[in-house]
Parts: sequence; C-alpha cells; structure tokens
Amino acid sequence: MDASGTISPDDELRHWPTDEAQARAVQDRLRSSVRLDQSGPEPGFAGTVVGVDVAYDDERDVVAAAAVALDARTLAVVDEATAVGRVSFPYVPGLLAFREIPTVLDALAGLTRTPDLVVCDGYGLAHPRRFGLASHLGVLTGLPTIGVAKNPFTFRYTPPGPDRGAVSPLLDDRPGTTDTPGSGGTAGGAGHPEEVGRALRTQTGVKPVFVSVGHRVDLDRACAHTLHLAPKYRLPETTRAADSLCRRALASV
DNA sequence: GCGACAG
DNA sequence: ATCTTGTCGC
Repeated sequence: MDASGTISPDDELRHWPTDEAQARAVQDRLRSSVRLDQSGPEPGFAGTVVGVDVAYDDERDVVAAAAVALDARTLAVVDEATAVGRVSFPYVPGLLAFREIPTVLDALAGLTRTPDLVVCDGYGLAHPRRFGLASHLGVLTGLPTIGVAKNPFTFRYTPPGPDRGAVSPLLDDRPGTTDTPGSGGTAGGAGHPEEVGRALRTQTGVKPVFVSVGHRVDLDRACAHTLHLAPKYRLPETTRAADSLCRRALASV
C-alpha cells in the first residue's frame, strides 16, 4: 500500500502466498483497506456492471476467467474478455480469492473500459475474516465490488419471504472473529449476531442468493443491484454471462 | 475425533 | 468447482 492508501496489484501478485498461513496473513493485512463508507453507484446508473467468473480443469492445471460488461440499465452485453492461466492455489474454504484472482485480474485488464461495478461469484464481507473474494478484488483494483454467492457458507439465515425481492439478514453467530465496531470487542461474549450480508430472493418461490458487500458499495445498493440484474433467473445476468463465457474459454484451450 | 466447508 | 440422464416447458 502506498502513501495514498492504494494497494498495488502487481506487488500483491509478485508476493502471492504459497500456503494457507501466508494467505490468511495477506487477508489480515489487506482487510483494513476495504472501504465500507461509500454507498456506490445508484441502481440504474449510466455505466457498466461487470460480472467475473472462473472455470477449472484441475487435470491439466488450467484455469479460465471471464469478465463480461453489461449496460447497467438495459443489461445488454457491451464488452467481454477472457484470460487463461495456471491454477495458483488449491481450493480451501475461506481462501477462494487466492485461487481465482490472478486470472480474473488478467480478464479485467482485457476490457475496453473501466467497470463501474464488479459482481463476483462468492463473498465479500461474509467471510470468516471479513475479507472474501469480492473484498479482495475490490482492494486490488480500487473498483466498487459486491459478492453474490449461491450458498450461505457457514452463516445462518432465516429464509426470506416467498416473493421476489424479499430479504433476510445473513448472520455470523461467532463473535470475536473480527474487531468490528459495535460487536463488543474481542472477548468471546454473547453479543448480538453480526449481519454480514443478506439472503435475497431474486425469483418468487426459488432459493435465495446470498449478497454481501465487497468494496465501496453499501449492502442496500448491493442488494438493489443484484435484484435488478436478475429480472428472469435466480442468478444475476452478469454471473450467468461470465459463467458461460469462462466455460467456453476453458473448452477452447 | 467429527462435521461443516464461497468456488 | 466438476462429474452426469433424462425430463418438463416455452
């Protein structure tokens, strides 16, 4: 991090961790760079929302990433890019970012214009150390990011109402994991469960998705964007487009 | 020791 | 994430 508080993605990539202990140390070091004090772009803003996703071929040790830019208002695809690389880290719950980010950064670099918002597959704040994939990608790029996951991980939630748009809090029952203002310090006392994200029903009668803040976006807007991006299916169109593209990219390698 | 475990 | 058949519906 330089004097202005910016993280250098190149420096981070040069010092990419090789084991779990190093990776956790990186998360603890970068966590303080996350900006949670900005509300982020308004839903329906004039700009692009970019979806990123990754596909793997562990047999050949190959990973393919895709970045697809949609018009934030019409959801039309306006730009896309892919990148291929070697798997840089094994899958470990809580350390997903180290497996996905290097190739995702390459894909993002292939876009013609700078994204106004990036939607990640996975979590941001909803993470054991409050620094999931979306937080990590946000800090390394400086871009507003959110995380939309398909599973609640270890967090607890009460199912939201049956209608599209219904939400319920995603809660961390284990206090003392992080020093969050209002969580009552580090003593493992019985404090109120911390809301780390939200379960959001994007389609009536369909299992919810799990939204959390990444970087420079608040939770209300993260949910509003997610709902706007999912007018027809459970998952945001950004995620669907990026998922489709990275699979095609992997298959053509 | 056993279960749970984003993608 | 990935492995996989058939099936229901627009």
